Amino acid sequence: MTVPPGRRERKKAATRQKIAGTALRLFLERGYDAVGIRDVAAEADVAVTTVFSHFASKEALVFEQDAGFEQRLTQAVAHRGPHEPLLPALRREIHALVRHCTADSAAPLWRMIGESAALRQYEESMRLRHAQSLATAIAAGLGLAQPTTACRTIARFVIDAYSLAREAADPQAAVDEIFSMIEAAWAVARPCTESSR
Amino acid sequence: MTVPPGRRERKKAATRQKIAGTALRLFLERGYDAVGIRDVAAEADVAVTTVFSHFASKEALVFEQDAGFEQRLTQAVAHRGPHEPLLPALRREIHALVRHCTADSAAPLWRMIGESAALRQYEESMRLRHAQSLATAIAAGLGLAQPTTACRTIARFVIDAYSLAREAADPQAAVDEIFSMIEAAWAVARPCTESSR
DNA sequence: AACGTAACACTAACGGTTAGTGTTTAAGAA
DNA sequence: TTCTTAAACACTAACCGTTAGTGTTACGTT
Repeated sequence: MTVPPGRRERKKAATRQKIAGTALRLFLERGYDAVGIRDVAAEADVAVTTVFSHFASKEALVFEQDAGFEQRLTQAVAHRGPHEPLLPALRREIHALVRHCTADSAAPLWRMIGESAALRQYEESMRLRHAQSLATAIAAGLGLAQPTTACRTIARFVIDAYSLAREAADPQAAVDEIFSMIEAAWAVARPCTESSR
Repeated sequence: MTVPPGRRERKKAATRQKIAGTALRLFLERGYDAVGIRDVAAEADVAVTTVFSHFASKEALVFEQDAGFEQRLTQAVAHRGPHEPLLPALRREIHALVRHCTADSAAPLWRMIGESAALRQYEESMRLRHAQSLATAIAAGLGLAQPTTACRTIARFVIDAYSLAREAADPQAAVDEIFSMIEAAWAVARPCTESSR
């Protein structure tokens, strides 16, 4: 990522990029369901098996960059200021993520995702994985080895905020509204004392 | 459902029941992924296309009876006492549902579901649909034609409670813990006045 | 220069799902 | 009763995502 380490890895990254780019272009041109894996492979001039050696599934071609989503959330928890409370940090991050995917430039992509049942379902289970990672990160921030039910619950609620805000009329306002609810829930849940430990 | 209306519909229901029963038995015997639709069809002595005319997908064979889940939740909201508050009614229903599916007799089924990625993913998106129905029911109970963001949020949280409690060490206690968090969130969300309108 | 390995290609298949095309059977009209 | 119609069911054949098996190149390393 920082320095090109070798021709081999550069070629691999180039192939991956070519496949993802071709796929996204075809999907947006003709519709996700109307484009087959064999079409993508032919257009990118690779074999079908090569597509699946770079991407675990057809849906993964669309959510290629969303590996960063999980990282941004867990790092928002782990790398926050030493005395900054948990939820404002998460609220800021969710705000940014919602703004990012409700931007005009992202509109065609998200319209396509909303129109395909397979893509919606894939995104949902992606979010669940994110919620689990976030729960672990929250627990770690509280000095816990295993996430408690309260940690898991708050993590789910935060991920819900992202999903719900995106489909609201005013996404930014919705983030604030939902987070005020999460704040109240969190205040009830935690014992309020052992936040350092 | 109340009275058998005709031979034709009885036969149809019998075929459906035979397919679902056969499928569930084979799945539990040999494992979900090890049993193909063609196996189910052969064992139930019907054609493959007949299976798909009764069930939308292979996964739907497993969640056959969970059409009642959605109904139980929305009716818990709609048919509650005239002055009974919303969340205690939902809490009671979630308690019952969690108890139902953590019973010993249901253990093999839910172990199978947990072991198959396809089934877990299917259940997740089923729950999302339930959350949408619940949001509509909650809004209707408040005299709203369209669910607000707060309604949708509470509905999601309630569904989350069901999912999270099931995987907790003490499911019944987890329901209570999560619902105390939801109560706090709901208290913040609603304007507190126009509950009749 | 030779070797080991990772990326890639090709074929063939598997399993879920659907389209197309009948065939039976029961419900309701004549 | 008989006729009509529509629904349930069967069968074939295919489509599509995905994977296993088996090479073949081309890079990094020694």
